[in-house]
Amino acid sequence: MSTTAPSDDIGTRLRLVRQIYGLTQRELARRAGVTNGAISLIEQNRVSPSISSLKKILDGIPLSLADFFTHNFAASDQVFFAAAELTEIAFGETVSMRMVGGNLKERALQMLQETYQPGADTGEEMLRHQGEECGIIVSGSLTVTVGAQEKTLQPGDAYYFRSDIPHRFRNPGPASCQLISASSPPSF
Amino acid sequence: MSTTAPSDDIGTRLRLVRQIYGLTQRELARRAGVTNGAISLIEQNRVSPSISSLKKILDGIPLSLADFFTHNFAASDQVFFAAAELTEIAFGETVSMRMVGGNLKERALQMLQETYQPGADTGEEMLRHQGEECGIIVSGSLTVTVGAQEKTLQPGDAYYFRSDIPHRFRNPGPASCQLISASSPPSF
DNA sequence: TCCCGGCGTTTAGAATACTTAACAATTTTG
DNA sequence: CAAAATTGTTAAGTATTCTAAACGCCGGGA
Repeated sequence: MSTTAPSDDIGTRLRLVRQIYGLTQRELARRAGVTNGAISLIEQNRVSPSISSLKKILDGIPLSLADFFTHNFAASDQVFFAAAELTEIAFGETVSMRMVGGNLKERALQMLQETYQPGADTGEEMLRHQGEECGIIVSGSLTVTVGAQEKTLQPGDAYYFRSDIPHRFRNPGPASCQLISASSPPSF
Repeated sequence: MSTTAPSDDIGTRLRLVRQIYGLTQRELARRAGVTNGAISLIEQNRVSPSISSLKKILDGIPLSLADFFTHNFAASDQVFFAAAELTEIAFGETVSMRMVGGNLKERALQMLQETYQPGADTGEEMLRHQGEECGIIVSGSLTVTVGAQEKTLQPGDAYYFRSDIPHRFRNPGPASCQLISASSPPSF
């Protein structure tokens, strides 16, 4: 019953959200049906808006009151990640991953660039966890086992399954295999 | 980025929360440092409170703005569950569970009364999932394996582990085993 | 350079929220 | 049962928010 409380500095919060969405005070005011002056005063914390006003304004973005108070907008400002910025994760000698946005908080999604060396295998005791996952082979080939099904995927091929179905990845070929995967929620 | 938006009927919402917490308008007003009249007007939707007022009022409960807008208070009104109301879940012939609050939405916690018949076994391919779990043996005995550790628990004994550590439950004895377990988040 | 358009800010007045103090209805208590 | 305390609601006045219209600032184009 206890969500981490965001700062009650509504003004800064609103200004941040507005700028993230690339709106000017006047443009947002027009969409929301309020005056630009009101938004200015609120953003300076010179007034404490009524719920009805705040709701009108957020509707112009659009964003729900719940999302406005729940999410930590300050923490999620990085949008683009250079290849060198991806977080490296290694599993033994044969499997390595590069994660997008490893520094972000409260992610709902995880995207990885994975590399399987020849012979790499996640092991016979199948992987199982909550959520769903999906991937596309970029180069090389990969044998994917999901429940009773098994297939060797070539570049361009893809998979999608509920992660609670036992699954396993192996690289049978002589070349290393690269793929891009996404899963939700993140498992690390 | 999109949470399910609660009704924007702030008045009804506030009245519901206040009553759930067993407070009168005057008592809440006293704690919050506002007048009972203000709370009355807000609850009737005759005014749309300012954020500052609403925050003061919620502080008197106490409840954060984020929680106020996020949670679905109307849905979580059942507090007591008769034995007959527990939801039955069966796994094969040897394991059965009875869940508390199976009808509730947005649970953060799952509590089960589990029964393992003699010889019951969750299997060699160990269980793994997100969260944490905990249990206490009520009757009979149960062999619990968690990672490299294994122990046969007697009535009164308990366990607690991160659910991502592979685990397994078996009933080695001649009698059936009952236990009470809790896990978070719920896995079904 | 000057003008134009857009930006956020400010001010005076209209609209709304909040307080104070009373009221009626119900429950508690002696 | 009657007195007293407690509950939610309401009316009038005060405090606050919001609107309308102006201000000063900055950058781009004749």
